[in-house]
Amino acid sequence: MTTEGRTTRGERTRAKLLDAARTAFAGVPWNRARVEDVCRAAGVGHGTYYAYFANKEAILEALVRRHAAELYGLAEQPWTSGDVENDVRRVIRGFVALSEADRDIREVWFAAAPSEPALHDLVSEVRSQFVARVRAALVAAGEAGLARADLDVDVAATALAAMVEQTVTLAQRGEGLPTARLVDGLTDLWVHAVYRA
Amino acid sequence: MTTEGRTTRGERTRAKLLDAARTAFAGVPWNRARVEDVCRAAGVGHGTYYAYFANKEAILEALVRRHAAELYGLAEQPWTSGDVENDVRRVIRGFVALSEADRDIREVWFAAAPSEPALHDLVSEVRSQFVARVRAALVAAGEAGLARADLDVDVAATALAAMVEQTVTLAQRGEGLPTARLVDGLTDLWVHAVYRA
Amino acid sequence: MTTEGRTTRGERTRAKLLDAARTAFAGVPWNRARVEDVCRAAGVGHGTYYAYFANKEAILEALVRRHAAELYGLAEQPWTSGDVENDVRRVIRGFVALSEADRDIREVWFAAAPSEPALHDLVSEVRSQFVARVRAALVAAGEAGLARADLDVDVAATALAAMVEQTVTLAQRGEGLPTARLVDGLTDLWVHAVYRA
Amino acid sequence: MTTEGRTTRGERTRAKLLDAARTAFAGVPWNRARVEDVCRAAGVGHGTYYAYFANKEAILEALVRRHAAELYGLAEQPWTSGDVENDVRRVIRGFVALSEADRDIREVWFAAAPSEPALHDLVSEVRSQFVARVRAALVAAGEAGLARADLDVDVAATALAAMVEQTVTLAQRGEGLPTARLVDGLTDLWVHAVYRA
DNA sequence: TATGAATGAGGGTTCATTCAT
DNA sequence: CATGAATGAACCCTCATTCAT
Repeated sequence: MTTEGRTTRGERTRAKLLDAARTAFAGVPWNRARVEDVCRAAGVGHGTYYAYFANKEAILEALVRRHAAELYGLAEQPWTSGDVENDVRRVIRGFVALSEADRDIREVWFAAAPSEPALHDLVSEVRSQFVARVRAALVAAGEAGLARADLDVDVAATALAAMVEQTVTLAQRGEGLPTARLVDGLTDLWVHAVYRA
Repeated sequence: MTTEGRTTRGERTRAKLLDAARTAFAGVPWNRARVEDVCRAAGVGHGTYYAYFANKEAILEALVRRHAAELYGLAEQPWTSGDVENDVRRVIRGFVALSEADRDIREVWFAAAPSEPALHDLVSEVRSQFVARVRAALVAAGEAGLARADLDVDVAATALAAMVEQTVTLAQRGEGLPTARLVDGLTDLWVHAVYRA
Repeated sequence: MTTEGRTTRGERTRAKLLDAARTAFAGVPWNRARVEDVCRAAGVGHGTYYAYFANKEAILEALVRRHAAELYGLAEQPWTSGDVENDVRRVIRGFVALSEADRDIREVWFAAAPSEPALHDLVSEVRSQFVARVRAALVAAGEAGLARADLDVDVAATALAAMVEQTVTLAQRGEGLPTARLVDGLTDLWVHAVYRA
Repeated sequence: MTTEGRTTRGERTRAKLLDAARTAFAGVPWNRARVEDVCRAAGVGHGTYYAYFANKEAILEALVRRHAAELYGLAEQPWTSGDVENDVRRVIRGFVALSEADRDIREVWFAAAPSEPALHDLVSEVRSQFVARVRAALVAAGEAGLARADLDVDVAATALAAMVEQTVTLAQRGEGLPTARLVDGLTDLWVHAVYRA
């Protein structure tokens, strides 16, 4: 008959596991990530894990779904305020922020995707969503006379999304430029690449 | 006891293994690729493999090094002919062609990189090389008054290389646009992104 | 805080568990039968089980003991009324009826017996009891001049009991003839096998 | 370039494993039988097992198939020589001998059957085969005027086969009479049960 | 009395690598 | 050079049982 906060015991354990997984998986190639490490990090018995997650990949999927939901949220914001440069900057900044916050999860996500269909599909879905939104914005800009008339919107949407994703991914892996410098630079390239002078 | 041909028996076995690895690894997540499958595909005993390659990743590394050497070759071509658009298009087209030819190898390469330091380093080296060459070209173009004066060449080099790499990678994985349409579109974006109107 | 009925709350919970076990175990190989399933079927918490039964096999043992008691009851009835054929038929019919009523329990009983000494011993005891009673009846019949003089009563008692048990067991498993046809046929064989023409 | 007997190295290892399994499984409830024990008994590494058998039950299935083949052989012998008693005795004696030789295997076979469909099916097949042969013999005897006219051949075939199987099984488990005494006794019961006086 | 969260021993299976032939 | 049999470390997962509430 305890009142112990708002969450039940089970919910707290689940949360502990999710937190532990985040750190236990960080920087570790997916095939070397051990369920046991997650449990040790969570201070939880080995079997407890399987009361909450069906298998090794389930916990990663849970983490990834959270992050993917945030990316969806970002993609679904209104993209066009009239000031195209600011629109682009806002989305890129948002993407950098979300990626930064979950950089460790993103890394494992991509590493595990080739062998885990569920994770692979999530990658595709999120990418498609972004590409679709970029494309829509470009079409709208074209109709408003803001984009270059000769633009191939399909290629442009795909390529710009790819540019931002890959640049940010490498940056957060420490293999590119620090993310701080990226937002303005990427915005600048994006704007000049597609909008009228 | 024939000596015919220019290649020794060992050289031919090694070649058979390399060929077999290429197909045996294709489309298979790195952790599920099995040395035995390579040997079976090569029509060679399981133990024979270790007479030619020290371990599982060595054969992939050998395949990757070939491909990386070609990428190096592409990066080291002269980039500036005066006609910037054609220069850019030529490099992009070259990159698409090389990637297409070794698409199966590239896929495993990236999949294995997180867990195999040697492969990871190769990725970094090739990327750095490309970024450096792009950056040099942008600096030259800037000095020649062809590039936008306000350009952040570091970000631009990183981002444009990332754009091309990621777009082509996704295309060859069947998750983006067909590569045929990419060369012109990417060139167009690149040129407008960095060069004066 | 109702006290209605003659049974205490604990007694009712115990009964619920026994009922649930019967159905939860039915048709499931003993090593795949799970305590949790019994509890779920009983609508009772997982931990509650161990307030009533010491371990997984205890509940099966309880079910089996009930059934075994009925079998004992059957064995202990008077076997000899003078009309040997009717005596035999009555016992076989009784055995078929008891087996039919608890067919699911019998199945698990035999499946679990090899790994659970308590259950194994119960099987032996019941079998011995039947064999002993059959033997006694044969001896009596012999003394009355009803049985064949050259009969090996030990083998006969063992074998006839085995015949009935195995035939009925297979029938109820759906792997033999339907039980309906068995009583008369088994009686006929039994009678001709041991009694004078 | 060794000549080492007639069997290859692999065949010998496989044989060692089969032998080891026979003893390692003997008297052990199926769910407690360990692959590792088999390997230790065979003096073979843990992984070697899986080069020869796909999983734990495969090796038992192999042992059982051998035994089942012998039982088939017995069932398929000619059953009718004219001297019915001798025919019956010969088959029962054969069955006792085969069962005796593989008593350990039979025990595990039956114990594992409920949870291993392949083994279960084998049990059914062998039983059906025997029942069918017995039935055919009874029909033939009926036509020759040797069997009782009022016999229910379906029940008789099922029940006599069951009688022999179960009596022998219990005997070899040490829970009945020694097998030595059984052959004559069972033959006697069988003959009187179905044949004319 | 009832609960369900937590436990952890235990076992089957895979596959890169070695080595005797 | 070539072979393929042998190895064993490593890891995921199940489930009977305990215990704090």
